[in-house]
Amino acid sequence: MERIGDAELAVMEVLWGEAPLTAAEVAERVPAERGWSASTVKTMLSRLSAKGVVAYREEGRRYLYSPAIDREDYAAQESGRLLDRMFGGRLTPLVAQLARRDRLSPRDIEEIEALLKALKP
Amino acid sequence: MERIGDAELAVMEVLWGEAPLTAAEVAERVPAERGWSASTVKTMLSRLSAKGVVAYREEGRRYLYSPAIDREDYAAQESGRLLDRMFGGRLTPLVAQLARRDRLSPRDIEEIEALLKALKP
DNA sequence: ACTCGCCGACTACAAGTGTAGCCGACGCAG
DNA sequence: CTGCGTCGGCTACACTTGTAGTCGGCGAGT
Repeated sequence: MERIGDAELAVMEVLWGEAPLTAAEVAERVPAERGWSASTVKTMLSRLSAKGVVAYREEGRRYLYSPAIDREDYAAQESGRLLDRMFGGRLTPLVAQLARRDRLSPRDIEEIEALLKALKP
Repeated sequence: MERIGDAELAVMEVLWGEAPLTAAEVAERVPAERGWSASTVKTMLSRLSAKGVVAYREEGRRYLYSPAIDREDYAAQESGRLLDRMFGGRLTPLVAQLARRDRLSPRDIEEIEALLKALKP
């Protein structure tokens, strides 16, 4: 249910890739393009804990952070939000949309067809 | 390229449905659940103009507002953003995601299959 | 010509987000 | 035992978003 900002998401991605990590380790792993200071990473981690999407365990005087939500769950939540916001909750118009915008390669089409076939009764 | 918030989007939806409209008309048409004051709608319209996603024409001493971007373009932009943020820019994992979460009805499956078939060379 | 109401402009303010500095405390190297 | 570096916590500040109030001016009715 919690909202995660773009910058915060970068931290989540690190933790989803590897956990538990100390704040310093997270900082090392955050994409360099961000050009973040160590402070920034620490703030992100605090806020994410406050939101309950990151958990930590104390190890000596450091914290070891881990994600408290699954990436899958978050992705599903965000997908649902977009669908509701823009497509009346239906997936078909979204696919149609992307098709019209050339975001669908022939390979995508094959894959999705296979996927759908597997889903049929 | 511009970011539109949730509340702002409600105004855009009104204008996408009917335009041009005066601020007062927009206010009338915004979903009542929002419980907005007239002021709020006026603020939204100013901000949306500042962002360049809404245009206006002066009519006497009132403004007639119209959307300056297509709903389609915006939907495509937001879809792309989600895909990039969560699914490596690929649609297949998104569909797989939604399938696993029961957001796909048999009817959706049929529709999308038909859609994809039409796209094939 | 005067007044009244409506209009956009401007102002306000709290919450959230991006970014970062400073500080007191704790532990390790001499 | 002492100093120094490291760690989380706290503070800061600008910008965005949601929500709304006030105000000066223009136009319509009398």
